[in-house]
Amino acid sequence: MKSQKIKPTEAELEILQVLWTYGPSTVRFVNDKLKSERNVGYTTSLKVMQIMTEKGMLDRYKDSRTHIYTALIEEKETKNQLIDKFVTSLFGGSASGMVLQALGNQKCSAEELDEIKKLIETIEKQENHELK
Amino acid sequence: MKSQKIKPTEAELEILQVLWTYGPSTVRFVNDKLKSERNVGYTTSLKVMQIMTEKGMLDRYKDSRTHIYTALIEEKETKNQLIDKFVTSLFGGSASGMVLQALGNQKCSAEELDEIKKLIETIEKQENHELK
DNA sequence: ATCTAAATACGAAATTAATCGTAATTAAAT
DNA sequence: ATTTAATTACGATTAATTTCGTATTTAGAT
Repeated sequence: MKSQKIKPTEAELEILQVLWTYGPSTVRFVNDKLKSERNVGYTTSLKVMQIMTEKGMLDRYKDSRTHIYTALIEEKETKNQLIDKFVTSLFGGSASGMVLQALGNQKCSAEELDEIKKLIETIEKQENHELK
Repeated sequence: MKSQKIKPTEAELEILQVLWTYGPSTVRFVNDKLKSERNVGYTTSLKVMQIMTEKGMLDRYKDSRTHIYTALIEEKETKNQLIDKFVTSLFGGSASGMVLQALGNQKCSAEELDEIKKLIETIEKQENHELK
């Protein structure tokens, strides 16, 4: 097996987003990014990042007086797990059910829709090859 | 505007699923369904359903000695909101980004993929009409 | 060497969610 | 009318999360 149960809380996810997007960062930097979305104190972010480090989600090293934190869990894998959980609990495990509802409701540009179509065609081709 | 902030907890969502699937039900019925998935006490389900009623998520009426609970929030609308939140917080608001990742990761049958393709084509046709 | 500004450590309060035990109520069966 | 079995009401506990105040540490500037 490969995947342990990764279950970041909401606050943890917000922090992971920043680290995934901008790479290894200080608490100050992360907190500034979070503050552009909502009101959150510096020590709050600090504390959550410390807890995440204890949990093994983040690593950190000292650079002069500050700590620089790095995400240890991978963005793609984590999001896949979250999608999986979402699909399981809300759509009885049917990914296509979820996708259909998402596409029906959310606005996608023509380009995005095309991209999705292309991906589907790629998957279909692969399946055909496997069947041979 | 039309949508208030609906934010069911995990336990509440489980209960909503049962009510959406089977229609108005007693606590006993809901709890039996939940128990087929995991271990949960009768009074636990009762309590959650009482709280949901206070919050206005459920309505109930008395039938002899039991209460019959009905979901007041709509399945489709609720799930759309949850998708929206999911897409916003994890994919920077890009529904197509989420769909691409979901399709890349989750297994869909050929039929399901076709169905998605058809939906996309339908959407694309509508857009063309609107552009005229 | 001292001061200062920034960062970390620590602890604890406040919230929210989930759980269930026990008491009170109810309606049906005897 | 009494008993019984099921249901509801209520309160309390536990656990996890989020929050932040205050004390301590640190490194650089004076």
